[in-house]
Amino acid sequence: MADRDLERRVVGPGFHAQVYAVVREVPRGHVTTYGDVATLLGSPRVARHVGWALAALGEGDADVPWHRVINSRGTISYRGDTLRGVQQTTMLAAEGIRLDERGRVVDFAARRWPYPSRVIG
DNA sequence: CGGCTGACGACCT
DNA sequence: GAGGTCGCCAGCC
Repeated sequence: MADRDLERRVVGPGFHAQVYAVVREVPRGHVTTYGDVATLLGSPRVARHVGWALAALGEGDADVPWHRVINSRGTISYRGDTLRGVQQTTMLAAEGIRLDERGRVVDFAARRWPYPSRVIG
């Protein structure tokens, strides 16, 4: 992380909003990880909360492309919710992102969003 | 106020 | 690669 601006600790008030703000910036056809979002928010260790924040998304947050957020292994985190996983796979496929037989994003490294510094602030 | 819960991740057998 | 452990910390009982 080159930009010190991005290292501000924002975990606390408005954590959800911060997560959504970052995820909204993920371009179509790209993916990012919970850990990357957490890192952008200045706290690399709060990856769990990123997923948790996304789980709290409602219909009013339809502009948040939550499906572009996957785990660090390049796979979808179902966490028991198979239905959600299938939906995510479908939405990613609509953007040209395919999964291999083991559920891993094809060409994950190239598809990974390089998160530009202008995301926050 | 205390305990529990995780769309995770890094690390260790 | 496949399992298991531990840390993390904002919400929700």
